[in-house]
Amino acid sequence: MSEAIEVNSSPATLNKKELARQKSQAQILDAAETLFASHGYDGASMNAIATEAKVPKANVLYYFKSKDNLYEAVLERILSNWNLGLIDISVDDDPALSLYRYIHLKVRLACEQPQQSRLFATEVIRGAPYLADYIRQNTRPWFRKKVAVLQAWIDAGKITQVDPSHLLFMIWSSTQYYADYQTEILILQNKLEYEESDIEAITRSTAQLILGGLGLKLPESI
Amino acid sequence: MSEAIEVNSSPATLNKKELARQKSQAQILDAAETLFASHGYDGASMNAIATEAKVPKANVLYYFKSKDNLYEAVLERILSNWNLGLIDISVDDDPALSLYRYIHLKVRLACEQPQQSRLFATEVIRGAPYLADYIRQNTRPWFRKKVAVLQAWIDAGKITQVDPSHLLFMIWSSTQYYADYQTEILILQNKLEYEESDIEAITRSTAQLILGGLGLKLPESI
DNA sequence: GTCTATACAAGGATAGAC
DNA sequence: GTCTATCCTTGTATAGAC
Repeated sequence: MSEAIEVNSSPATLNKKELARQKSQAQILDAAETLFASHGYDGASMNAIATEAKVPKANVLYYFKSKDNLYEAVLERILSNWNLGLIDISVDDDPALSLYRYIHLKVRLACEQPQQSRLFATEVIRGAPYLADYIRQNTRPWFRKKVAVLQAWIDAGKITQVDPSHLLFMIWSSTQYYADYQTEILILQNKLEYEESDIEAITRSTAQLILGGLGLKLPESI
Repeated sequence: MSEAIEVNSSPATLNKKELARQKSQAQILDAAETLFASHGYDGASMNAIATEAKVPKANVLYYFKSKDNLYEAVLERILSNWNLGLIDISVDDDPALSLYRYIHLKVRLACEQPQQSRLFATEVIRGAPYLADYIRQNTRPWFRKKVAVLQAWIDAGKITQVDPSHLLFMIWSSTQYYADYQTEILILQNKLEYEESDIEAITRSTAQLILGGLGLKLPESI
């Protein structure tokens, strides 16, 4: 119980320490996310993470027992963030509007939090040593529910007949691509970074192609 | 000059040695490609590469002067292979057929040589330290030519009005996804590996959505 | 609870024997 | 030209001072 600790220090002091602790941990997690994403698990040294987080090297291992542990903590934080962005569609929803919103959300995530997508990508490319179980137990049931909804839309004649799995893969791929391959895209377009207007343009083009392929039109209310 | 060497050994002996040398080099390149793709640049040790290639550790550094050098050699081999698969479209071609063929080719590459796509992905995710120049000098001019062709198709009313850059990005993303995220896709579909029939199914679904989005139909001649 | 100093292993690279 | 043995650096992790 945390009350037991308060005996030896004033609530104010505890608060300060507690705040400092949380701040340090957040800084470490941020730094780790950045470096794991850009240099991979082995390429990101605990030393570099500590420097980036502006904390002494040993503190990183004090807060997170090992490098493995830190890596898992970073992944968990990303997943909890991503779960907020899971599409929530049901049979009665309007396909065009639902899919447009989902694509918009995914594009925004990819452009604004590219690191998270990249870290997820490197983990999966490695064979998902840490995430395979999670995908099996959490993502797969969710995936199957959404496939069922898409199939119901097809059966009801709301969208063109197409493999629902591949439709979902296409939405994921075409949005995450802007995070994972950002470097290449920016070079090809001779740009330094994405702008707010890019997010809209990407969403529009992507949605136009996918919705068009499903026999739908872009929602006018956007 | 290589003739100078032949003086001290019979042509047959030289041939044997030359063959052994080339075989060793190829084995090392294969092993390096596999390990760089699955473990990243830092995660793949020269030791592991040597073991995988079944040659003594020091030989790897004898043939390729350094780890950097080996990594570059692997990248170059991949690029020369990929350049064979660059889309070759021109204004007079039939959009539906040309794009279908290109999608088919990219899906086949992704499913049959996933390692190459994954290694390319990790390189770009890292910020393309080795490939940035190549992309700027080779891929960008090629990219611009193809964008011009797509724009000409739009101007001629052959395909729906859509941003040509994003169209190309969507083709790349939706096909390479099956290589880069193979682990996740197989788990979600509860499969062990891709089959020949998957390549056809993926091509069909992907082409159907993209061509549909462009106001085209799947070519019947396929 | 925080940080310095250090142990111990692994990796890249090289020198020199064969 | 090929391989063994070794050097040096870097990385993770821990022990112990403050």
